[in-house]
Amino acid sequence: MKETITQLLDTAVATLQGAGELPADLSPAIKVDPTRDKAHGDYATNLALVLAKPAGCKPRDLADKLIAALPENDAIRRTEIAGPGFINFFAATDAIAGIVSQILDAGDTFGRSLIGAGEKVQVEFVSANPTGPLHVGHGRGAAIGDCLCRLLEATGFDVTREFYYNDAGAQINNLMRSVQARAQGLGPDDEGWPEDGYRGDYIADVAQAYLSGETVTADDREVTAKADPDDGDAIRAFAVAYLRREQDLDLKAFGVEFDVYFLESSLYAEGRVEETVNALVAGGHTYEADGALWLRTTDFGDDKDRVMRKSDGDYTYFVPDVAYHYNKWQRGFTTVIDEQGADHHSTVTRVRAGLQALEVGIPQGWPDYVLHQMVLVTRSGVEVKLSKRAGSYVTLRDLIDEVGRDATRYFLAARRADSQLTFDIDLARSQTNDNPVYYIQYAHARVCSVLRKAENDGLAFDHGVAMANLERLDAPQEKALMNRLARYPDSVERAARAREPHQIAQYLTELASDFHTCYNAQKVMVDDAELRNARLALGLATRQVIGNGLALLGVSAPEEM
RNA sequence: GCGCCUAUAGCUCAACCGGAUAGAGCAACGGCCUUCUAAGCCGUAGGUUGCAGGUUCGAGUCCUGCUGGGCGCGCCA
Repeated sequence: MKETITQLLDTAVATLQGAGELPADLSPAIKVDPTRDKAHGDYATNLALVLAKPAGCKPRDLADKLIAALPENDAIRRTEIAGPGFINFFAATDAIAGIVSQILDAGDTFGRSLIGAGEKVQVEFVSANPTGPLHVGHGRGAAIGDCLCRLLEATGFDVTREFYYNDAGAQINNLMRSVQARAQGLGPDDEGWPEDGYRGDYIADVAQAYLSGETVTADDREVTAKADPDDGDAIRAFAVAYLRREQDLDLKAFGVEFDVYFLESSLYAEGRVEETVNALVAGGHTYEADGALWLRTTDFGDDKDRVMRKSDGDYTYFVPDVAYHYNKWQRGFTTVIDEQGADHHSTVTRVRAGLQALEVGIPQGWPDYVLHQMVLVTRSGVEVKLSKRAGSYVTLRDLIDEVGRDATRYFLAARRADSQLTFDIDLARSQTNDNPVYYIQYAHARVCSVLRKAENDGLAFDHGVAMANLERLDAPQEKALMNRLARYPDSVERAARAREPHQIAQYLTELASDFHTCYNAQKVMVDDAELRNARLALGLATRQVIGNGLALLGVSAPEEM
């Protein structure tokens, strides 16, 4: 429908150009939008407003000429000029209803597109170090990152989900010492407890499992405990595997799985850190000062230069970061998206600067970032601190157990990443029935219920009858619903381009609202078989689109509630 | 002090590359179940889109300044 109108306008512009009414060298991007207000018809364009200046005439006069030049088309019932010069299009009912058969034909593929053209895209998200259970912030990253991946897959990209973590640095040594202390029977407040040790109870669980010789299997590794409390290397390997397994279980329970687990240690083992340092030095962007090696990141927009190699000889985290991203580039990912908490936003400039300093042809502004703002967790009106070291933070597991997977995912993915999020646990638990996700799921379950009833009444859906009578769907609520359904592919594309999964949640809420309105206004199971089948078709189409959309969010579409 | 993000209804949030009368949910008020699931619908009320300028046919959206909030500013990650 939208394409039809765009085409008609395109023809009209060409006609006016031929007649000398419009400059011939003009090739305007014709924008046709669904209207927000039914009084404005089904679609509208601002074309006359945009072209008024180059055409040298008043917008409304130009709109007149454009309409006069529009080719005849059965899909358009009538047009009108409104406001400053908008052209409103009122579509014929059967033209609107055509979307129903399109959806039923396309099924699960409705809304999918090929704009990604198979391009390799990597999305790195969560990337929590294996020093403790995942917290709510990781949950938000997991929800946004995974939904983003689903969106990119739906728009034709070849997506790799990647999880990067440090399995060998100072933090891991701290983890090892903490587990060792627990294995020796020490508590966080006892003498001999390591400074800045991880105080959480889970450390005791790790120690216990280690001492009992347990074997743990994470997605990317399997380790059997040596049970020797003096073997630091064995403890370290076991603790990492144990916590990785715990994170994997939480992520699975959240509906998130990764294709690649990338270890920071591998960058050292494979000489990639050395290689990166050498390349940076060779590039001439480094210098030595105060016994350290610096990178002149200020050449690339950073506000101060950064130390690469400390005076003690160790590299700062920033070097493996650059090496890692260089490796992503070498693996052929033309588009890389890093989803991470905004508290790490300073790495953005730094990593990009490091990549530019390599001078290996990586574009400026590569990679892309999606940064989510902090999640504030409250319980009983009191903020719960997110510090791992304090050991008292709300885990993703807590939320899944208390709130449920669907609601947690929806809650964390339904808002713009840019906005801060207060996750009130009491509210999330007590308001379970008020959560918008149930509003959407309920619409899905309601359609299913009607279809079941049709089946039970021996009045099963007849596709042929339905398709022959789609023009019977002419109630205003039905038209609104169909127009909404028609917008779904655009919504998916727009959300994918903007990297904003929350737009899908928004769309689904509006779609569910249109459906509920329709459901209350028009009874489906009427005696008139032609009308009934047409309405059943509309129900099927609605169910399909809600299901497709919820799948993008990783939220289930229940058949009954 | 500098950098990034942010400010929209009482609360939580939307608003499609700048479009027409800024929309939902919760909370409030009034209606709707002998009819397909009332986890729903319909209606009422609720706004100087933080403030002040600017850009233009048109600004919540873009630009500048200011104010409030979050995050970051280490030879930590």
